[in-house]
Amino acid sequence: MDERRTDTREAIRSVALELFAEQGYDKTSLREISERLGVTKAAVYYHFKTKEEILLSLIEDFLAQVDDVVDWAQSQPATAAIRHEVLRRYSDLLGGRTTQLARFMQEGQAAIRDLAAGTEMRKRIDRLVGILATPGQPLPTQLRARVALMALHVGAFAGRDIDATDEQRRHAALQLAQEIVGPAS
Amino acid sequence: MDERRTDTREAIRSVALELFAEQGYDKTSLREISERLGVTKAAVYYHFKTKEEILLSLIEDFLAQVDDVVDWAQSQPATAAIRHEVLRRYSDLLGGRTTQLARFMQEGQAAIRDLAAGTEMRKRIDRLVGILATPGQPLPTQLRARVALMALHVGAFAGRDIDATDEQRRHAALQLAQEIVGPAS
Amino acid sequence: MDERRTDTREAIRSVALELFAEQGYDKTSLREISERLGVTKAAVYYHFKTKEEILLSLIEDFLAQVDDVVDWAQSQPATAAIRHEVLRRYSDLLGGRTTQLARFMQEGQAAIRDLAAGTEMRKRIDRLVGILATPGQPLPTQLRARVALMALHVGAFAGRDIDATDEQRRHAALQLAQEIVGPAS
Amino acid sequence: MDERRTDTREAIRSVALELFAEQGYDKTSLREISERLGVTKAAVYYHFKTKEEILLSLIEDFLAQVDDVVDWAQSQPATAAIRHEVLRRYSDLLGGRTTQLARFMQEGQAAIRDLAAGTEMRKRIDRLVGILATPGQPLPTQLRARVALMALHVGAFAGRDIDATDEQRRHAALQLAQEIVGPAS
DNA sequence: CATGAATGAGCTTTCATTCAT
DNA sequence: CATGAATGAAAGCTCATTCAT
Repeated sequence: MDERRTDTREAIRSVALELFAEQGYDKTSLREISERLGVTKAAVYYHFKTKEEILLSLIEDFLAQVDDVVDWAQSQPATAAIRHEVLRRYSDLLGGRTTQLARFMQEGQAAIRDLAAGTEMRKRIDRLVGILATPGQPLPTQLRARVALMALHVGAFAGRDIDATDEQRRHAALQLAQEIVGPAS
Repeated sequence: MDERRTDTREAIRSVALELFAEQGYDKTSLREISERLGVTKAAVYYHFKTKEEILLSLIEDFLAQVDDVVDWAQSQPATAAIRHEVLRRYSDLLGGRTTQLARFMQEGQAAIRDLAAGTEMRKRIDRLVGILATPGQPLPTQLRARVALMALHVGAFAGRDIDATDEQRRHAALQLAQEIVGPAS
Repeated sequence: MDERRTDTREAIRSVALELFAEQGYDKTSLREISERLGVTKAAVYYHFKTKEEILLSLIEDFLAQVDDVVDWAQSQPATAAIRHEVLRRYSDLLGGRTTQLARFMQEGQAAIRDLAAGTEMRKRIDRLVGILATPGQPLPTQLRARVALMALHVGAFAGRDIDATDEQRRHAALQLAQEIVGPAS
Repeated sequence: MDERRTDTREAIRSVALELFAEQGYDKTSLREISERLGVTKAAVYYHFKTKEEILLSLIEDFLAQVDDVVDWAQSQPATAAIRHEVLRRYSDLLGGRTTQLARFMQEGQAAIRDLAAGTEMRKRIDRLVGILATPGQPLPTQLRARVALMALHVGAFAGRDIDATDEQRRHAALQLAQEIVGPAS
């Protein structure tokens, strides 16, 4: 019943995610976060040592899920079917809880670039790319891996002007991404 | 003879582009721009009314070229071959003078979103998308249009970790983009 | 048997002294003190009402010892020999447990000036000076009293760059201080 | 007539010196400095890049004068008479424009220790000490050099409770300092 | 054309302190 | 005895922008 304990910390994360997604990391000030929460800035600093730590704490959730996908893939044979399944799982990720997060990571890369969070994110995406196309493979294959992921991103949050539900868009994007990395046969 | 007139203005644009591309629009201050130029901030303000105006002036170059591509396309029949040619022309654009600009527009979308420059940019990209897939067409086609453009972007500046020249990457990206929007036949 | 009572209080005093000596009173935060102790800030506040009270509690030790020296001196005739003995006793003080404390009082006078602790300290030093030179005596004598004390301070903690042991330095300083206040004869 | 040019910069230095001397470097905020000046904080930052730079700019004046004394001494034979003259010149310095500065450097050593300004200051004082006692000389001589300088400091600003004019105090302190380093003969 | 000087608003962060539990 | 949570005030600093000269 007494769930107050972690209430504020979670509330901060929640509000921060909302604002980061809305306006970007840079443009979101701690004043904004704390005001929308009805607490003081100092209260936020009680729960997180720095602004970046909020971001990190947010990102880690998503990154852990990406790691899961990659880890699973590495325990499987490197077949086309597995690659398709990787895309499907990553697509699911983008549609889940972390949608907003993923979006603002995509859109606000510049703002995050130098932060630890940015480095970490790039590392994980690289791992993911590495599953779809190992470093030794030819240029077109490399490119296809990256573009396939981009396709999923477009489906998840860059194509909202298209007249379709989120579901439909994500599904269509998955199809396309799978086609891009090559036939499953 | 008197080419002094635009000298400083051009220098500002040049330095600003460099810095915007390097660090993003937000993170580049007027102090930085003017210092790297050896001028005072006030001097910059003599040439541009606001910081955003510098960005706008930079973007307009690129946008005009995009408009040219779209205008040309609209004067042609809406065939697959034309769509391929549109992609080729846009790819050329990305490889030209405006590469840096295009990159930072891609990476720093969040920073620009609310600015007039951001609105303008989105409008033009929408026009371009409209050439590759008219609004009435089915979801997959819509998606393919957007992803094809993304592929070109990836080829131009997001795939620099791939072991290949810029030229090769852009060429491969064009091939892929054309494949994505559908066969030329 | 139950010595727990003062355990924490003593630990706080000990850590605080260490940090005050290292970084000065101002630059030492309660967070630092409590963290190095593995306790919460609130725990510190249970034992001391304010930060200054920690300082005061620390200083009182030293000040009491100074008082002892002065009290003893006042019960003796005002001879040169007594003055030399006073210097010897004060020198011993500086070499004892309270060295660190004395040092940071010397170096951080500005930080403490307005605090009650600062006032108190100045009062005691004034008493000490009063033993070495009564207010009525001529300027040079007054000065000698103050400089003699300074000499002891230099010997105790300001001359650590000299190649000698603490012992040797303090001994030499005592000799010099005694010479400064005048011959024992 | 138009002396406005450097007016503000000088005013900042002047007010800062006053406040630093009064309350110490740490306890003086930029808000205080700017408010007492009737300008905004940002105006101060226009003239000095950081708070420390104000301090540095203040200290350099004094340090340059100390250097002059040392440089002169090094061009002379290392006699007792020269050492006495060095003390006299340094005493004059302490009585001049820079009195306040010297005082707060003495009192606030802790606050400055880690700053570049602190390092610089210690370097110069060390040079001065080196004139009065070369590193190879025995412990008592080393000590006498340091204590002699301290005596001058006491005369300049730590003995204001003595009933005498600044002049008289400084003069008496010089006599004492010269006696401490040894006879001129 | 350009500068020197200044402003107002905002930022992230730290601190001593309080209090219910 | 001690903690977790929070606060109010302040700090140093940066930025886009303005304007008289």
